[in-house]
Amino acid sequence: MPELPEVEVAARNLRRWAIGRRVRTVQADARARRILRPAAPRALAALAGARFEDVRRRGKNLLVTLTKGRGGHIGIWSHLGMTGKWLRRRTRDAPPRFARVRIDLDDGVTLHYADMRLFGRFRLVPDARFESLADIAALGPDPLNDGIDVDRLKDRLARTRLPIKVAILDQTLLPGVGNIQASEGLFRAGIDPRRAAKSLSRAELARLARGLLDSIRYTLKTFKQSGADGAGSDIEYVEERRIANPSLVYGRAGEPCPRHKRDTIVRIVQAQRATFFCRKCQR
DNA sequence: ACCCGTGTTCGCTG
DNA sequence: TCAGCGAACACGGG
Repeated sequence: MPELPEVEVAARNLRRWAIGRRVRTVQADARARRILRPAAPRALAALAGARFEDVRRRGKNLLVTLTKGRGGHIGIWSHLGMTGKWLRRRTRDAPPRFARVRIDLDDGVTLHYADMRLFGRFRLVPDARFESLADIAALGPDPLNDGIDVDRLKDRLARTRLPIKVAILDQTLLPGVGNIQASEGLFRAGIDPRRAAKSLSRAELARLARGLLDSIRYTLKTFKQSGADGAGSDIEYVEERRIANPSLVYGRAGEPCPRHKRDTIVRIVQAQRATFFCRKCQR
């Protein structure tokens, strides 16, 4: 379930599990070829012997730096796509379902990158020079790490006729905001998702920035309290634990609006994606 | 059997 | 020239 909060959890997990550890071996299954770059699974051997030094998150991207040899570095650019997960298992245990890449560490732990639909990415980055990647360089400031600059938002949206819900999914504008957080942020801000992006006032955009950040932080807090961040379990990343839906409106078509309960949440489709909102309190 | 899906990219169009 | 649109990717889950 990867938007900014889920990827942030993955980053924290990887730090706790791997920083300081050395890579023994790396393996990928045949279908992983689709998400790998270089595409040949054996190219992953370049990671053998490297030591995890740093894990950063920019939007939905995980940027992992490992040290190798004397002063050398190698990077992993990981994107979870729709169904990607980083999981931890004992090396001797069976791999999880849909495991695509496994990294055996020097402490008996194996990190598995699992991805059912293979929309994710797993790319080796020579010298860990992530800034040299066009897609990474193009990302805007990260909302959680850097905050949201309302004036920049206003400038960037000044000529955009797209509906605001569609516009804020642009990762060069608000990296990490996805389909869930977009609906949630607009609900918290009381803004109709169908409005043209350019029609929003500065005050409305300030409310939207606040709504998005509140929703992101609330979602993170919910993961933590439910144990879905894996912090409470020693080995198993909590995969199957049922956690309460932390969304106010996403996936809640037909349910009463959580604000006034006198109208129901509706589902519409914008740019081929579901949007949830309340007609009464979002203008 | 049918519809839906938390993401991104690509080719086409006006 | 480029913003915007729709298909495509792959594989379940309900």
